[in-house]
Amino acid sequence: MAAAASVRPPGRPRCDATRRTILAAAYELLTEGGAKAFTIEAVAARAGSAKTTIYRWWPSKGALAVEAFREANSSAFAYPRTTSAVADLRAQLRQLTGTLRGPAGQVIAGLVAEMQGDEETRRAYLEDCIGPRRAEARRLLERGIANGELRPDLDADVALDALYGALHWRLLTRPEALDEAWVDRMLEVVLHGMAQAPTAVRPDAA
Amino acid sequence: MAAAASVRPPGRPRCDATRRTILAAAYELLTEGGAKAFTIEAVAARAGSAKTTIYRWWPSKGALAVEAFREANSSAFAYPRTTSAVADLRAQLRQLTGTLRGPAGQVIAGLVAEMQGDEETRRAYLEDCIGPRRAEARRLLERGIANGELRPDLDADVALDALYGALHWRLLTRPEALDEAWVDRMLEVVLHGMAQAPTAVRPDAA
Amino acid sequence: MAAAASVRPPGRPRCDATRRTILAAAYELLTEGGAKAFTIEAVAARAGSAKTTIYRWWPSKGALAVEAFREANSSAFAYPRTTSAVADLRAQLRQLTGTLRGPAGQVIAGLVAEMQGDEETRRAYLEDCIGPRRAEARRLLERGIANGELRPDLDADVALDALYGALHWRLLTRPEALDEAWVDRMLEVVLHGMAQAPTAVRPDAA
Amino acid sequence: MAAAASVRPPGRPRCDATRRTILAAAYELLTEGGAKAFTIEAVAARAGSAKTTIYRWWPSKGALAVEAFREANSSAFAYPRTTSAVADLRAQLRQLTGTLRGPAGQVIAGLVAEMQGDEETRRAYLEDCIGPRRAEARRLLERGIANGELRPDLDADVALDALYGALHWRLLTRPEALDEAWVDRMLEVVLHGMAQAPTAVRPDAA
DNA sequence: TAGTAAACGAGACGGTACGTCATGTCTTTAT
DNA sequence: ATAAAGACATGACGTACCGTCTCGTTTACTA
Repeated sequence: MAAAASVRPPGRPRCDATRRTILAAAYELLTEGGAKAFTIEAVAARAGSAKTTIYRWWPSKGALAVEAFREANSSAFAYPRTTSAVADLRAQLRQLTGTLRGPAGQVIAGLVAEMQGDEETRRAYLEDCIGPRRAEARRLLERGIANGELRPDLDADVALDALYGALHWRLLTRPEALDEAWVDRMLEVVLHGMAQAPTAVRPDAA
Repeated sequence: MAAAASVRPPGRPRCDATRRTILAAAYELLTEGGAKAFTIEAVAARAGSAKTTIYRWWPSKGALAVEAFREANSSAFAYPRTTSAVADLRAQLRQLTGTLRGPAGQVIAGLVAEMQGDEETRRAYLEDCIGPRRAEARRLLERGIANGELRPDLDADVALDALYGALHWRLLTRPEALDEAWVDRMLEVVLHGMAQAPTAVRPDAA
Repeated sequence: MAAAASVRPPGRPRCDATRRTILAAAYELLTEGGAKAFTIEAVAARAGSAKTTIYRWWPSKGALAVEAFREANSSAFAYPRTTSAVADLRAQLRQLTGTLRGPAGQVIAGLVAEMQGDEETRRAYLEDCIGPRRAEARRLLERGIANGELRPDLDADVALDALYGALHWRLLTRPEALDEAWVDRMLEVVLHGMAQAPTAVRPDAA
Repeated sequence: MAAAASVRPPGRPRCDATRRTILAAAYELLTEGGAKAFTIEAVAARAGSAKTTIYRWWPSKGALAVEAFREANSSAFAYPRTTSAVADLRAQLRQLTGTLRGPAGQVIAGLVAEMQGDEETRRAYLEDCIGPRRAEARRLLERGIANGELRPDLDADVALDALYGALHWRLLTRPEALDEAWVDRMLEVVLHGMAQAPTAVRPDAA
């Protein structure tokens, strides 16, 4: 029964310290110099490891970057949970904005750049970084629909594109103009819509 | 009187045919092989020109890419104009989606990637490609506000981020899932909002 | 005990086959096309190696040329040795003349040209090519002084400049006029001098 | 009769000031930075002229260098003339040595380098710079033969190679070791020979 | 005194080679 | 088997000059 777990391949086992050293070096380079400085050679040099070791464990530069990012930010995405889905959503967007304004923002921008033209990286980033958080946000929206805060016919997929797309697009094009006030305004528009409300109704809204 | 126009710098004038040949070669490579194939060497080889000629006129790879993109797509952005701002907006978004699904979409994704980490390219792309179209779209929104189709207190800047951000984010993350049906749904959400409408009112909407 | 010899630097050892291939390619180009054709790019292409490999091991074009020359001519300079220093000197000069008339002559001319303005090459050529042979020739002269064939007060350094300078100068300025007859005449002048012999002695000479 | 001289081609005549400016710039670069800095581009830039102007009048880099050298040193080679050919020869060699130790020495070394592999330069340098002075020196030797200072059977050509070859070879290989003391010793050897003086010995020699 | 032909500056252009950098694969020794 | 060290082929980078070209302007001399 415990057999499967105890089956160990022969030979020297993978050195986990090396793995972590490499990921740390990678993340440092990513935050310090952006995509420009993020080089396999530089990572190997800083980690004091051999290039071969990196190539053995990560299929591409992007995959390494993604894992380094995940490793460094694994604890950064615990979102609050209250009874109001809209309040939770606002809190989550504000927190994410804070993250994006810091060094992680640069890294994410670099990652998105890297994944254009490297399918491996795209897959890794979407599945491992975006995916889980998008799923969580989707559950949040569904909660809002269930408790009547959001429209029952809301297309959650599309709504997520609007919210997170706006955020990331701003990160990619004008990262300096990314602050909480903007997030609040953005959320307000996406929540209540651009269109003029049907007559005699809107006055109480806002 | 016409003196200012006739002032010509000394020396052999720039050969415009060469300029166009280079831009065309650049755009071909961009659409054919993506960012991977877009190399100064490759552009020079295909254009039958010298690398120096390219470096003489374009400060960076990105700047060349941006200008090549503009040159190739200069005529592609004439939007329809009716009496309805919302209808015009929908038409414009649909048309843009069509463009993004084609080869130009790949190019734009590559451009956005390139501009992360190359300030020159960022400036060129934002000012020369995004800027004008964003300004035009903003005028469209203002028209909608003026004629009562859109909320009088609409924050146009934020709304544009939501609409174009959603579109581009989808392009960058799941380009295959970019179609007109999606655009329509997205526009519907951003127009009317995610939130549940105030009671006794919404039933007739949607 | 044998530790010193067994100390091997870590990493993959230098590939000697590559080294020899590069030197051979370099020497071929040197003899075929002269200094004009001797290009790092061409050497790399012909050797089927990478430019970086060349730059890793040779500090300059000239250094590569010098080593290629040495490698190719290492066995060509075994001079005869009889009891007569003068006879040996004549033999040596004749043999050298023969070498200079062949492809090696072109190479040497190119080397001398290259070392003007490249200190590295100068050092390499003088120390590694000229030096040893000059030392050998100097010993020959000293033998001649010792056995009474040459003047006891002869300044060997100066004499070597006269003999080898004449030879090389002719190579550099009129390589086509470099033959054994000329060498014999030259040696005759330097051996017996230009000046009219002191009276009462010379009449019977010549 | 004067017709041939007065036949002037149509068009603007060659500007002599430009010619001299270019030659001066060329010589400056030659002395300042050696062959390395001697670039058509640099000459044009320093002279404030166009590259085309240079290419119009000089067939090659070497030809320009030779003419620049000649122009700058035209007045430097007036040799003294006494009744003693040997004394004149010594004076001439000493003066030449002084010249070679200065900036002109560098230039000559560069010229000799350049002429290897550029036939045009070789011809220009040999004919225009070396030739006349060699002819003059030959006349000097013939004077010495005529007045009994030098051996009647002296091969002047060979003697000149020995004297000037030694001088230039030293310039090319160890320019720092080029001084008047060395010249005197060298002349002594070539004048009186390396071989043991006759006394009852010469008969069997040769 | 206008026309014309070449000189001259400026600088664009297609090239070649440079020396450097990063990639990804490989060979070797040590653990 | 894993890891460090580093050699190696590849290919793009951005730069320096090359030699040729096309301009507009200048400077004589002819007609």
